[in-house]
Amino acid sequence: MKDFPSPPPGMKANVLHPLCPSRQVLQHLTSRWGALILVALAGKTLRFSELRRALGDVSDRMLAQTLQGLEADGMVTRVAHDVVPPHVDYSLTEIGEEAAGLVQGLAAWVERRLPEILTGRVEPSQHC
Amino acid sequence: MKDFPSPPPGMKANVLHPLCPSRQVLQHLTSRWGALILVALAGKTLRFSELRRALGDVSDRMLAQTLQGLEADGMVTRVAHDVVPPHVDYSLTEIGEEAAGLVQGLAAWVERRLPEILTGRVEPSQHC
DNA sequence: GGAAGTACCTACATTTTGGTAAGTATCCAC
DNA sequence: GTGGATACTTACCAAAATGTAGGTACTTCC
Repeated sequence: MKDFPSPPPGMKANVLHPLCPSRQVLQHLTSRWGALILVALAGKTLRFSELRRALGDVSDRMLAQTLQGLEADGMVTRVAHDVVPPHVDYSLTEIGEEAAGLVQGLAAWVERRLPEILTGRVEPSQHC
Repeated sequence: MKDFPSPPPGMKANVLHPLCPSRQVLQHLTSRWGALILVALAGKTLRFSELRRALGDVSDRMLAQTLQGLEADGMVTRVAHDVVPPHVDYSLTEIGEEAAGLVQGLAAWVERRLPEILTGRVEPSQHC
């Protein structure tokens, strides 16, 4: 889950191939909560519970898990202040901010095109 | 699977929220085979079996299913020539080509940053 | 006649992903 | 001393995504 299985040696470097490490990073960035966390954290620092409130309906489990994944990918920085009650700050790294921008860009494009997509279906599966 | 559950009325239009239709489109575009199909089809027309060979290890089932999803989203056009043996051509629509470009862009960015991401982990979960 | 190619579909099994509920340790307010 | 807040973890489950194996209907090639 956190280690990247190296692709078979003979394989051509196809970024999108399921076995390619970059593919897994992509999955993390576009996963259900990964994307949300990225944009929630863009330009800000939030602590665990703030993030949970910002996202609305995440479970503790998924929030922690997704944050760990993004941290392992070098997208978020975790800083734990050793006090009680615990206080942990999450923020984006430089590449995390970049990733957030890209994900947000893709999402914005989808949103813009949504009318066409939903009504879309210009040619519904025709015979010649 | 093919219909978009409308988000609850009071919900703020968060593009990335799991319940938002745009989110589902995003999922289709970044799904395991969806992304691969988009780039394989970029600028080309391929038939079912050509696509399968191009992707290498897709199952018939997933290929057919993913293609149908993308067709429903207005990303790919399916043209069946009514001959025997069957011959079906798949190609991208205009927004399909756009989507392919964006997905490819994101993938390329991940690939460029991969060295940093993999070795990355600049600050591994520190205490203050 | 038998095998292979075409573009699928269906039922079933497995894998992955996500959710729920509970527990942990410590402190503060009541 | 009970309850809440904090940031998690673990065990267990449900749902979704994906894979496997087989079938279909028709043709051409050997």
